[in-house]
Amino acid sequence: MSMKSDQVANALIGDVLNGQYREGERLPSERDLVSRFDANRGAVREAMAKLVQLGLVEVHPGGARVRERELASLDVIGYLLAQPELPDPDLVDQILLVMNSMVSLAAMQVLENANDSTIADIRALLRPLMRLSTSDTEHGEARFALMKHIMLASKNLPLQLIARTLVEQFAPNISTVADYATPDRERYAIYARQLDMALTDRDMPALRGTFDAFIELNRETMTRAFMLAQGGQEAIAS
Amino acid sequence: MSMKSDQVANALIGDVLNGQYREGERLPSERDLVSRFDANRGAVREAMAKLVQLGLVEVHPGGARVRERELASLDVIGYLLAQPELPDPDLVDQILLVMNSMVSLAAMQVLENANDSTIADIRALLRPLMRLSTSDTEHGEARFALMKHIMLASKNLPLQLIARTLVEQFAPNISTVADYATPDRERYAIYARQLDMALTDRDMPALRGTFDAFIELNRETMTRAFMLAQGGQEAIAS
DNA sequence: TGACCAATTTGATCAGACCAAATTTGCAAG
DNA sequence: CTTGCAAATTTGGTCTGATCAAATTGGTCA
Repeated sequence: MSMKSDQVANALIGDVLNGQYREGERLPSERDLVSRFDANRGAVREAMAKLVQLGLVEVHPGGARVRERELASLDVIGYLLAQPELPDPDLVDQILLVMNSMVSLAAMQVLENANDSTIADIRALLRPLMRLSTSDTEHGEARFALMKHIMLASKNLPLQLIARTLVEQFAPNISTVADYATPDRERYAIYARQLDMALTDRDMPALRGTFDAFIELNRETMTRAFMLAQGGQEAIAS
Repeated sequence: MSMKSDQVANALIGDVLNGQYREGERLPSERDLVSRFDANRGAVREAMAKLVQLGLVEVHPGGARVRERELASLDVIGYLLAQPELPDPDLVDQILLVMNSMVSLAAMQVLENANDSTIADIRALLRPLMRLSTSDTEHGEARFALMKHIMLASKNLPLQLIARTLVEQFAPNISTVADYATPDRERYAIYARQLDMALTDRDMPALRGTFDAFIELNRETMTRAFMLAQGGQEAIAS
């Protein structure tokens, strides 16, 4: 059971994100919200403070108004994903693109000043992806572990914060999707081997090209899984 | 004059970020903070709620503890930048790298499905950068306008949120730095012309390569300005 | 109609209280 | 002296009710 202020906050966030209160429109007064949610004023104020921190509303003496969505914090992505039954496919694709971009940058930062043990670690993580016999879930975990390792090794704090935020807000919604992931093991194995060779040779251009192809394949896998999940969802609904 | 809860929050954020309270350590109780800051408990609670939302601390009945920095929200970057006299150069470079990565992605998304008017808009924004006679500030504004336009045109919400967060949190600290920016007009002009040609020809590979070179030049300009600003700062201090 | 002033609404802050969960303390048993 | 456990204390979560300054609203008067 979550805190009362969180319940109020989540309800208000949902209302704002669903367009119950349009941009520039005034929200009900704190005292009105008290009666609506049957909470005390402190809880309502803490909830409003959360909305403010998320950049969804601005509040000054006289009233609170809805801000334009583009001025929000990255953290609202999670609430946007959580809103409908299944997330907006466009938003999912946008997130996947951004995440790929982040991983690619992280990889370049890691590999530019990598020592032997760093290379060895990454090669070890590539090994499961070279085999064709891994199960779907094992394959997914191996991909995830590789990405995560590269992110952490990048030592780039803003990048890590962005990636973690997106992944964390993606994860709850992705559990439904994960079951539908059908990785193209053949292509993964080819890329993994190419990456392995490029790593031993320290061939930066080849690494860059192959890695970008690799994460693009990741995106394809995720997009396909998402579409399948959506189809399955609709089939259940009907 | 900001709100009391914000004053308390900022003080606590500073303490946590400066390592006054180490990771995993307990913060003073709300009632202690009340006496320390001479504020009402409600204000202290709203401040703590803000720290929680920033991912800096976690709080449950019994006490509040400092979380590891990697679990924070992207929004803490602003506070990290604001902490010392001049921001940490490594952090600045990391941010510039991430922003370049975002802009590059945005550009590709814009150009992949661009119509004639989109192309024309971007070409118009390139024109000031082709001239060698613009002042430093005008040149800076032209670069900024181009980047901003590409970001907005990308229609990628997560990307926009990340970019705006970083830019906004960068801006206050960058005002000092901006005066030291000495753009290499010749190189900018060359790249601008190459981009202009690639745009008219719709030559995607050329666009990608030239644009990446362009934003890398941006990063160089900013990095140099930052180093100069730091030198100037130290000269003043001594 | 339009400008100005008073009444009302609203957010900001404050004081004090109660509850349940977590922590700390203290005592008793081994 | 250590160990376990229960009582006492601390702490966060919630609630009530009140005051103040700024903003909004509504009516009045020119």
